[in-house]
Amino acid sequence: MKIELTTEEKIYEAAKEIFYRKGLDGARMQEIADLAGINKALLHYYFRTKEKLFGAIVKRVAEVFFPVLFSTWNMDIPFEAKIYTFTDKYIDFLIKHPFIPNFVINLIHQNPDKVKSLLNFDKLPISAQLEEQIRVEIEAGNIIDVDWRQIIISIISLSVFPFIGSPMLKIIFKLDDEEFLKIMEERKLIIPKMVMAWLKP
Amino acid sequence: MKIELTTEEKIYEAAKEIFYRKGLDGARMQEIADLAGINKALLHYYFRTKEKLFGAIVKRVAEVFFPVLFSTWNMDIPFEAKIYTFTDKYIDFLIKHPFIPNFVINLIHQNPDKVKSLLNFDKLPISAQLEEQIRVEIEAGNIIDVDWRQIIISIISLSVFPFIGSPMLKIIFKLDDEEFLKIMEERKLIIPKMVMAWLKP
DNA sequence: GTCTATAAAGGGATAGAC
DNA sequence: GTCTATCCCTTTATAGAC
Repeated sequence: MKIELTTEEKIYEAAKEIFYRKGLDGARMQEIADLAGINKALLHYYFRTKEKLFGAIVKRVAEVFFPVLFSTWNMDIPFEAKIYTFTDKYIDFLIKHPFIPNFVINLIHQNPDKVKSLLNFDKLPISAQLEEQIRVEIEAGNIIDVDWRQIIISIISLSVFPFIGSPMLKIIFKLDDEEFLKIMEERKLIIPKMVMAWLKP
Repeated sequence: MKIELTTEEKIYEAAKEIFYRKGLDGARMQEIADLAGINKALLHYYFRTKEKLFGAIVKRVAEVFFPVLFSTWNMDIPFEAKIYTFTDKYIDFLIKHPFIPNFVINLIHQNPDKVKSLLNFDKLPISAQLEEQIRVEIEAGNIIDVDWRQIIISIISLSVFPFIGSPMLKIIFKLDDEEFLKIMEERKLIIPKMVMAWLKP
């Protein structure tokens, strides 16, 4: 039983779908209208221009994607637990929204300055707590001496790349959707194990 | 001292530059013509349509990218040496061509079937030798028992994602180009160390 | 081969009826 | 709010001179 969406919600859903897959330039207003089950004129009635509609989708995506990406880093829990928590929560999110990473990456590639101001990184230090935590762990001799940024880069790479590169991985390994999902579920534990094995002295 | 390029080469260079950054839909023929120092009509004289020009660039990219990505996997050298060789060669390539991964990813996202037939994976098993090699290593007890695909996915993720996500990493860590490059150079050794630490029983 | 000028198509945006 | 019809700018593609 389907819940009847408002027209605005139908547009959001359709626009999200099309923009995720084709980007701003590749998307057609006609295509979005068709998918939403309305006509082009009504799209413009709700969102004036294509850019504004795109901007609305970007805003929505940013509001869910970046909190999930960064919220774990500054939590006040032990280092090892933090890595396990991150991969578990982040991969869960990516399984639900597999197209978002590629969308965000292209967004930043094509307009780094806009995204920079949108995120306001100067006001919100996203990893200050983690940087300090890693420093303490290194000094205590709990983990090897390595650039803290290499740790974060590695964890994010291991988690997010398989989703960005999923069409290629599916071709290379001849995977169907179910097999791919199973491999991603396994990574929730594989990734923290790998990272900790590396960091243990 | 610059070598004078033929018109066709000037078009290739210009089109590559624009298509890498903006994709098929975002690129403008006028823009490519300007960058090549010619006019639009001459573009069409050489390559009939925008799609054909794009296809020519794709062909060129595929011819360098996939060999670099896959050639190491089936080499007849020990497992550990293979990982070190791969990260070294692959990251060298990515430093020289940082825009290619994102270009290829988007290509496959938007047209998986075309890329599939282009690559002809059925004829060229890209990882059969490596799969067997990992099986032998596991049976000999040299590495832990883990899905061989997880190993390859992890190594590729660790190597290629930082380049795909470089604009975001530069924002998060406030990196300039030089610092970013230094971190990538360090990864040539960090990645194999991490993977081997994980796989050692 | 290379140019200028122009045709043709595509697609975002609006007018106006209901 | 929602539709049909249409405008008009942008961009691809071609014609034709040199």
